[in-house]
Amino acid sequence: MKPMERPYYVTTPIYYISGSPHIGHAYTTIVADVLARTARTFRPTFFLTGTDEHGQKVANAAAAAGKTPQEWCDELVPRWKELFAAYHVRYDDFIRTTEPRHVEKVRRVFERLQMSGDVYLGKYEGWYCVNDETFWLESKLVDGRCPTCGREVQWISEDDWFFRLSAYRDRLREHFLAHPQWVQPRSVYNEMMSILNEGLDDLSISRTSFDWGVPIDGGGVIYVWLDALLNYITAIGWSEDDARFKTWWPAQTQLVGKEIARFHTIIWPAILWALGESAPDLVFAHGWITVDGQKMGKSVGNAVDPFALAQRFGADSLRYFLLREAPFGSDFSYSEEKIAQRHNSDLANDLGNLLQRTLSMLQRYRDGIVPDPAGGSDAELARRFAPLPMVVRDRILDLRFREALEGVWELVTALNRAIDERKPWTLHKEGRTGELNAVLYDLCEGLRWIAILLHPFMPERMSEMWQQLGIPGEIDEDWSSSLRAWGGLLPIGQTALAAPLFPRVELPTLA
RNA sequence: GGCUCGGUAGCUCAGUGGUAGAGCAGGGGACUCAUAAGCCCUUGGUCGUAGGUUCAAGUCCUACCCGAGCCA
Repeated sequence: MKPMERPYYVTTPIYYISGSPHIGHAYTTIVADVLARTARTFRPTFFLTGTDEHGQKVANAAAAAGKTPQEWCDELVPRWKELFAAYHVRYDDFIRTTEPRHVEKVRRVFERLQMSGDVYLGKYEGWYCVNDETFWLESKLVDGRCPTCGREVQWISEDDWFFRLSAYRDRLREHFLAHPQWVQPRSVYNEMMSILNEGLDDLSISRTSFDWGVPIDGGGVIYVWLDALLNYITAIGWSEDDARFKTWWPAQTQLVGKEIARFHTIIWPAILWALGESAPDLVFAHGWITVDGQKMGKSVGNAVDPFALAQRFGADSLRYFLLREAPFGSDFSYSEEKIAQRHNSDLANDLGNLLQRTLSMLQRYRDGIVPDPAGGSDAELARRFAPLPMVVRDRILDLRFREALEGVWELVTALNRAIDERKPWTLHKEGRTGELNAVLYDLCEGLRWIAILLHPFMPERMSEMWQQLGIPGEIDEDWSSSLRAWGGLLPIGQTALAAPLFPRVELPTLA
């Protein structure tokens, strides 16, 4: 098992609310939720998400809708919270960059950077993409447009504050070399390293052409990216509650999409160092959900409504799909057909049907009561899966979700096989009560393990399974007690046949 | 233009120089507790292309092709 010396702090990027959320936004948050739920099984855990609400793009969107930026944000934030609720995400805090607790600390950061000499006043001239809130060199533009989103860029010429990013280049390089695992996956690490090798320029961190942002004394607002990055420390009491801050920082895991890796692995640690704080242990840049090879996004017009999707397949089914389909980190292509296939083969056929056939036999042969194995439990099963909880936990915290799930599925398969090999219907017919009880007990015990192990992935469905197994209370999330040994399930639980856990869905017809 | 990552069975992917793998899909079989699910068996790959190093290359080197991405 991983050392558990420190509490676990995991973050998602805060989401830029220029429009409604899509499934891509849910993805990162679900991943963080699985990490947090797993970490909570053995140590104090804090899971932060939130919304990034400043910047010209938000101001423009609000203006276009005839609202003030604050009104616009206040109306949209509930959509994000509804999204996360719909996908059973249990965060510990949701920070909004417009909240006073954030704004006041961002101002404090700026003051400290001024005092330390890490910022200076200079003139910024260059191209700026409002959509991406990013500065571009003319040489990078494509036909005079933003190379990332293809929109028009605007020429900016103003007196801005600059952060001495260039001064941190050597320290960044040393940090990267000393901690080759701190940025993952490897491909992103390499790219960031090559940026560092090319050299860094100072970063403009203020804007004067609009006022929707954290104000700077003397005029202007703070660049939205600096504002946004700081949420990770403002939410946990930086400069305000030192004990609390030190409990959680540095974060073990900061999840980001690969498009914002540079902000999180170059600018972010430099800012932290300028403030005298440590860089996070790990920044993991995950891949994108693609449709027909294109990144899913609102601007591309291929975004999928996450609420409709949860309705159709079930939120937990989607959670499972997102974490099982591709190795975490790489892009993966989305299609309803793939979701349906995963759902049917893994969840409905393998797992759901295993539960159903178990409960059915229990009902038929034992009036639904979990029998006492009376020492006849399968020792080989117990021996083989004893290490499973630690294996699953390690793989999850290593962000190898797919491998973690494959590990659990070995147990699912073993139980299905056990039914076919030990043939409870024959045992019943021949009156071999002891053997029958032992098999039925093992099945229930195995299912209990599965419910606990899969709970971080599918919290709602596994709670339902827990109830169907007739186990009182909520799922025991302390794995060290609940999964200490095979045989933890108390006999006499009253089970009941219920609706299938994962009803099969129709495959979309292929054109 | 420079750089990074990927190109392995129909699909999604594992594969640390030493006889090509898994899951799903497809085909066959025995069973019946079950969501016609599960279980057993099985078809299927000149490992992007061309060279090279090596006793031995999916694995190392070079070039190229295709895809995705990065370059304040």
